[in-house]
Amino acid sequence: MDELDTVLGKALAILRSFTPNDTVLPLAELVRRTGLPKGTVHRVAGDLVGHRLLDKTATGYRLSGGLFELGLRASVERSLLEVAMPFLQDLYERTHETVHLGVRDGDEVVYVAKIGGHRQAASPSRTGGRMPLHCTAIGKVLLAYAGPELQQEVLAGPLERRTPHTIVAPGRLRRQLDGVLEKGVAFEREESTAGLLCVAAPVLGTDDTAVLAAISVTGPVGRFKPEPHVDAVRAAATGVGSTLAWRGSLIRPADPRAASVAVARQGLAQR
Amino acid sequence: MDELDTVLGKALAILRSFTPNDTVLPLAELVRRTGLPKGTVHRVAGDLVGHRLLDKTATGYRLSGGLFELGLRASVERSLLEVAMPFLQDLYERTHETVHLGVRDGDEVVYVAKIGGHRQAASPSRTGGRMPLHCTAIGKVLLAYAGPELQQEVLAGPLERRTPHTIVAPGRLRRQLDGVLEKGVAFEREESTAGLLCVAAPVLGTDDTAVLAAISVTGPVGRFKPEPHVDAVRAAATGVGSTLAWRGSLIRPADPRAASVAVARQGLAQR
DNA sequence: GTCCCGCGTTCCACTCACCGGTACGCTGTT
DNA sequence: AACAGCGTACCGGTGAGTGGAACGCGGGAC
Repeated sequence: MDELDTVLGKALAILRSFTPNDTVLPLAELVRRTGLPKGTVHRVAGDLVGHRLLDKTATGYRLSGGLFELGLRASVERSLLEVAMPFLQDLYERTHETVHLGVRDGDEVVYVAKIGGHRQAASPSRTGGRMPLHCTAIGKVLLAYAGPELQQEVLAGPLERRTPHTIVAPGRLRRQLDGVLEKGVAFEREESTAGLLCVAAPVLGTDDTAVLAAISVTGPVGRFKPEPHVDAVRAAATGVGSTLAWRGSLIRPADPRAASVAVARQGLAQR
Repeated sequence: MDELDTVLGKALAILRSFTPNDTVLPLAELVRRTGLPKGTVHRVAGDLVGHRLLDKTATGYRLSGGLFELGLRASVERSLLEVAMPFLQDLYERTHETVHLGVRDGDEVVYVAKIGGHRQAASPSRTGGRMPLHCTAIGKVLLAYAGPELQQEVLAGPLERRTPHTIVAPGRLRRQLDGVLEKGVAFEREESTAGLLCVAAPVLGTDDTAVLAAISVTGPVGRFKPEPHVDAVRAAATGVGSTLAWRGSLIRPADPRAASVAVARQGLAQR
């Protein structure tokens, strides 16, 4: 649980009450989710409206455009996004299937971008949304390259079954991860969502072996075969990686535990 | 200035110290920009790190991925983005020039999406960034459809000169705005940035005449002519508009008392 | 019609979270 | 060596923030 005995903690508890599926939440619902007293929520939410983080509608509160704007200033995902966009674009144009860009946060994938046309397969992923590592192509790439300690943690923890095809046997997952490192791509066959196939490749930094992100192409069973797109996905991913390196902007994904270290040299470059 | 005598105000002052161009800001810089005492900034920034809104690096603080994620939950721009993306995609594929999606906030444009390939013209716009209304194609569309009272406000206020071609004469701008309403498109010829041309069309709600957003195509003088793309831009914009309307009326509540969905649409209109 | 429940709002006296001046240690520069 | 600017740590006073209680309202049950 978060610290609810500080103003900031309460404010964030309220903001984080909104899941990606919520649009408008009434005051009472916020009270329920946060566990805070009614009066408090009323006041703090009012303050948040004043600060342009919430909008007040006839039926409740919703996260406002001010928050959207602020979020897009986050330097890491922003620069990643800006550099990657042309490559994602190319990839989409070559495949005409849904293209994802994702980074790792803890033991989940966070989707930084999702682009697709009118015919895109119905996938549960959303920009800014999350998925487990073990059952998505992007997740498996990020996990494979993340290093052994995280792998062990994930392999040890229970592997949630999402579909009949989800890999829940640690041994089998481990073998797949080895294969991913070897080939530089990961596949997913209806492991997170029935009817969806996926290929993903890692965006690697040059100086170290850390994965910065991963790129994938997703399509529906039937018309879509992952294998033919391996080269395209890999090309896009390495393209992003080398462009990032070339720009000199060293990106370090936010990691709750091992945060804060590596970014040292970048500071002066921007100025 | 914001209210700096409340915790929340201070926290937001710190977060908003980051402009779209900043990546990492040292503590001292935050102190300078916010005008808050050093000790206070240190403490509040520390709290923000604890709440995953800031990352602490070797050289200072930066906005974290948690904030990015939170911002993408903002319902209005999120649903706009999701609905619009396929249309923007089409538009890009037809033109192979930079495509923008923008909404109005006060007297400025906020860019919700920007997609482009490797050849994109160097434009100052960024996703989540802002621009004045009077000197961009998107801005002129939004202003033209925004209603007379806002127009007067903008026409009265000083029209900042950005380039030699910026329209700073209120009369001339007003005439252009009338033309925009008449034709349903706006042009920009090096008015915000030297060397850039632009066409934009409005995304209109069906039930009322409110503008929800605007879409544009941008290219460099020389290879790019705005006129041939008028139809494509207009088609994309109306496509987004009617999809929004259609979705708004068709989405049915998943749970019994979810009146919230009905309001999502109204919410969009409100902006 | 009446009752009643749940919602959003307002009020107010207590108190603890927040405040910010002060001081310290460090690192480069003059 | 003296200095200037930075990040960090401490700590007593106090007012911003607290949350329980009470109110008005609308709508569903009966």
